[in-house]
Amino acid sequence: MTNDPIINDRAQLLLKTLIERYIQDGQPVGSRILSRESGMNLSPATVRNVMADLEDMGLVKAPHTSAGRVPTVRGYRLFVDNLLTVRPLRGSLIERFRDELYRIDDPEALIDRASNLLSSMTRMAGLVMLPRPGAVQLRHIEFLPLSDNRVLVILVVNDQQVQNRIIHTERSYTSSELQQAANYLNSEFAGHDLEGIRSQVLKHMEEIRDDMHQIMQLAVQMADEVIQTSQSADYVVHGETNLMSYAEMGDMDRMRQLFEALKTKQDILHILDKSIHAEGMQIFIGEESGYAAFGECSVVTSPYKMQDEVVGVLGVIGPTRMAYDQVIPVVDVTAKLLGSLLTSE
Amino acid sequence: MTNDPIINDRAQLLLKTLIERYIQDGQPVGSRILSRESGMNLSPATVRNVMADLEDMGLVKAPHTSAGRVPTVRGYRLFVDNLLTVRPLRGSLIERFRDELYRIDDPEALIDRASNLLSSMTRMAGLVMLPRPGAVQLRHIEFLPLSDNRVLVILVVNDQQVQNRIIHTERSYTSSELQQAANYLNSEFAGHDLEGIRSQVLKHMEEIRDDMHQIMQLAVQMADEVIQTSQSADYVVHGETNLMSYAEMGDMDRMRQLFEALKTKQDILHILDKSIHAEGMQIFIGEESGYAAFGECSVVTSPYKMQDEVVGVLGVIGPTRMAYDQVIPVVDVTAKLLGSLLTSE
DNA sequence: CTTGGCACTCTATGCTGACGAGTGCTAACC
DNA sequence: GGTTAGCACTCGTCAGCATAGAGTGCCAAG
Repeated sequence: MTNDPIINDRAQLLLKTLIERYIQDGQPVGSRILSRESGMNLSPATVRNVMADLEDMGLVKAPHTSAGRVPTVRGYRLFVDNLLTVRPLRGSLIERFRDELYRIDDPEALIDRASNLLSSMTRMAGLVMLPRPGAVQLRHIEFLPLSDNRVLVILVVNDQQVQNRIIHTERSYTSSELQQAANYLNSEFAGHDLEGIRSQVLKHMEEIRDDMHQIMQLAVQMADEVIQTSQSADYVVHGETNLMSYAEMGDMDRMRQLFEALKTKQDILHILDKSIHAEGMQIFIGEESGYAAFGECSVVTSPYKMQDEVVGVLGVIGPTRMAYDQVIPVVDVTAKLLGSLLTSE
Repeated sequence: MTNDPIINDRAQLLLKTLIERYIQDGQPVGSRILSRESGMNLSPATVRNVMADLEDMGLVKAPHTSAGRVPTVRGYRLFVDNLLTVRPLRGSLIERFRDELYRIDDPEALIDRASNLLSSMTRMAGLVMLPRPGAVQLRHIEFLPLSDNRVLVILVVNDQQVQNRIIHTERSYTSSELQQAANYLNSEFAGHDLEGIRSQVLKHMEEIRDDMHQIMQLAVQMADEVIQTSQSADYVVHGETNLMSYAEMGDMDRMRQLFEALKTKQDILHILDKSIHAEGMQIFIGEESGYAAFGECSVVTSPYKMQDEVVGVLGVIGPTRMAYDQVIPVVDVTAKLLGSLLTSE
């Protein structure tokens, strides 16, 4: 990281007005406009001098000789880090947020709604990473015999989440055998941590007779798979199509890359992952994220908590030229709200 | 439906060459090219006369006075209905299809793969409608008490599908009460048709004491919801982003509409639904589908069978100007292959 | 019925000059 | 020294115009 260039207050204010103006209407901003808009009673000529300095520092650039200036990625960076004044959301708006998310008791639906909310409030794409369950507690397990040596395992964890999976076995089991195994696991381990169960079952195995043995192995196998799938992260997107309306995405090819990335999820997850461990809000501007597909795009994220523990990340993705001052509080409030609603359940 | 206009062989051949040529390179086709390409030794002037006739019949149109002709929707219609010569897929290609889908035993994964296959072979968007389960047979039901008067219902239908839902109750039930209800349902109704169970439970209700009664109501409520969700259709898409590369989609707005439709699923399902009852392959050209979002788009679909019974539809969606002669066999083979693989399980 | 010929239309391309926006530089001013 | 007005310069946009090329419609001859 290069340290922030040292620029005086006047230059800062001018950069700020320039970026605000550019965010507003997407046109390069010239010295005349800036001298009028900055509220500082400077002549355009003076502004031009300052601009030349800013350009030297790589904070703005001119698309061509006689156009106004446009912020660079570094410019945006300085802007969001030091210059941005975020107005808190109007109370009435917060009410609307609350109304939107209130009284949804299915966590999945809640997350879906939150993503939708982010998207519709910002008119960009909203995304919410699924909460990663901290400790997975076994609540109930059930085995059902299927044809062809297959067993359907149903597993209820953490009070409401139901997982199910088909497992191939070496021999076929009767209903009662499976029932027995399930009973054993339920009575012995209900309420316990799934990872703990695994090791315990392995320990118990030696004491149990052989064909039981095999069912236990199944259980362990099952537990493994469940732990794995609950740890592989995923997210929910809404409003990707909103992004199509932005002029800077005019390029179909770029658009396509972006959509591909959204669908593959790989890159996005990586970005989200970066910010799950960060304390508060994170902003990735343009290629800062490290992925070419996000050229001209910024991602604003915030982790959200469940019982004081960070369990996921949410945010929006939109053009670099987004209204950060409005997007930031929206993301912030949504994260807090989602957290408190998830906790209160 | 207007009947097909009567056109002689020569006009047909010319229309055919015109459309084939237009499909190839997307440029309006002029009389000179046509006279050379048709292999009929006709002078451009003669071709022009024929073209004028075709234009009168609404089969082709000229984008402007001095451009070549371009097929209209009606032109395409006539083309695919009467003129198209479909070359069967090369055997080696069919092998590749088989390899791609072979040895996947999870039906969901199979469908996913089929959709992917359609998309990659045609370089357009592939979609596969999920098979609609014929009769939903109850296999196993389970109730688990949660906090706050809620009950988690787990329901296994048709051997492998697990449904689960949370239900709010008026009072709280103990584990054993719920266990009793589940036992009753399992012993009495396992293997039965879900819709049948509903009416039977209602009949039995009068004979059973009151608080049991309420649990039965739960069960009925549950059954209702399950029946509903298993009948609401859904589909899997792959390769939507491929569509972005087609020039005729240059318009972001149109693109956006299309993506919106793909995400909302409503319209697409309606189109797919139309063809589930049709005997063989269906082709919807442009706005024929009845939805504006599909302007400039065609949909090629084929139903697929499971044990000689149609259970779903698959197909591709792409620009009107697609290579029907290649797309059709791909869709056809995929449908047949998917059907046989689903059946053999 | 077919064909060559011809006038016509329309698009695409490239060039021009006028215009406006904005810049950099310089010299004067406070 | 910082600030400013003035000026020459650069560049993009746009309208206007001419040109070339593609393709048509129509007519008259074969």
